[in-house]
Amino acid sequence: MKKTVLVFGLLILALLLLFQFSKYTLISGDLQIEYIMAFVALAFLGIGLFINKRTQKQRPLPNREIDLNKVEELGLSKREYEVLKEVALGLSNQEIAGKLFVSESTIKTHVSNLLVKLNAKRRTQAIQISKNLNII
Amino acid sequence: MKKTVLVFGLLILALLLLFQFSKYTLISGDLQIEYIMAFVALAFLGIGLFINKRTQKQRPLPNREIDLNKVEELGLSKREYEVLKEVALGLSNQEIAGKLFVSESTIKTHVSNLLVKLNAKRRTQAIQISKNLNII
DNA sequence: ATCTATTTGGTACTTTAGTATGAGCCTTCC
DNA sequence: GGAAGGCTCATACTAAAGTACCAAATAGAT
Repeated sequence: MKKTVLVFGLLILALLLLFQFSKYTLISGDLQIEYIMAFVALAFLGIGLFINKRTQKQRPLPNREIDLNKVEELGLSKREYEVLKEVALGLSNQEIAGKLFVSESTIKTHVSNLLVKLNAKRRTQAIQISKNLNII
Repeated sequence: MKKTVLVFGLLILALLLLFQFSKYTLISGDLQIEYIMAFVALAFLGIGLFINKRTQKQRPLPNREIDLNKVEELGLSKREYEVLKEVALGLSNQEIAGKLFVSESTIKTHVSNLLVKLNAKRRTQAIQISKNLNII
């Protein structure tokens, strides 16, 4: 938003400067009108392309954003959510335990709890549900 | 590629026409140089933005299309692939068996085979791998 | 400071998942 | 008409996953 305003401000400024410049050069007759025209055309073509790239960079998010609000709504604790993400990566309880430096029993407890909160019967179903809710 | 050449060809043509136009108007003195300049600037700004949008439209393909070729490459049979999709939906072997009207033993065999072909240790990992390969 | 929710962990148990092996039945492809 | 691959199913087993119940330490909020 602020960037857009800034860019357009600079554009207007550039336009005004170009007008002044063209006047002076026309009066003094140093430059031919064709060159000035070509310069202006290329400059604004470049500006157009530049704005294009800017807006392109801001785009790559339209797909899916993780909805952390829904995580709270579900009552998932921080640790449970962490375990859920590992489950979704395809890790076993044992592997998750090793990764998070806790025992397998702990992971089992977490998984069991998050299954209830997600209303899932299996971890594979939990993955599917989580994807539909955009929380992973 | 061809479109790019076409666009630039048209650009050059437009430039030449503008030059001719500016010469005539200058000679005849009908229009002031500032207006012509402003017109050229806006026109090329628009062209720049237009090119931008064109290239943007060509981008939205990185979304995700199911790559059936990769399914063949992996050597997954029709039935195995079918089972894989059900697994990814979070169903148990028993549920899949009921859905496809075969015994649970059959599903176990299919799952076991597809795990080998996908180089996965668990069905959850198979899901993850399949998503990365864009086959589900 | 007290209370609540979280995190951790254990035991004991049931249920799924996954492996190994063998076998019968089809279809397709030389 | 074999050979090969795919689909089906079974048994027997091992390995995970999941449930139930309990309990202690911790952190955060009131």
